[in-house]
Amino acid sequence: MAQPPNKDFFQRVYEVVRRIPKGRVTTYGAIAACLGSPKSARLVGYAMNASHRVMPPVPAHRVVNRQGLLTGRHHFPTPTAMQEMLEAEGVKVLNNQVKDFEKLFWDPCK
DNA sequence: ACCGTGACTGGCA
DNA sequence: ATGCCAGCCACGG
Repeated sequence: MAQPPNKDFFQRVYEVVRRIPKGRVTTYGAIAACLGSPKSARLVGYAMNASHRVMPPVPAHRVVNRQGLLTGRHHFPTPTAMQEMLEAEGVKVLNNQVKDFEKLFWDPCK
């Protein structure tokens, strides 16, 4: 309901991720659910995998798994880039996990 | 055109 | 509480 299904699944994912406010984070499941397929969380993750070759660049560092863990940090140029960027936006990260994740969680549909 | 894989999630043992 | 299994859709080889 977020975006009309005019574009590809990937593109929809990118748009949702791009509207994540700075200093906020969201989850693959939330994005997938917003797109209408709560079970397609994997596709969201897969879309992020390709996000590095998409323009404009997608703030993938704001997307974490259901536990608030930076599961995709290994896909960044450097393993610490994701955490560094999150901290730069005011998001505290402890041991690869977002602190106060529930508070910083941002609903893509909202 | 077919098969395998993947930055996930939820349920069951 | 922890670990394993199956499901979902799209892309790459």
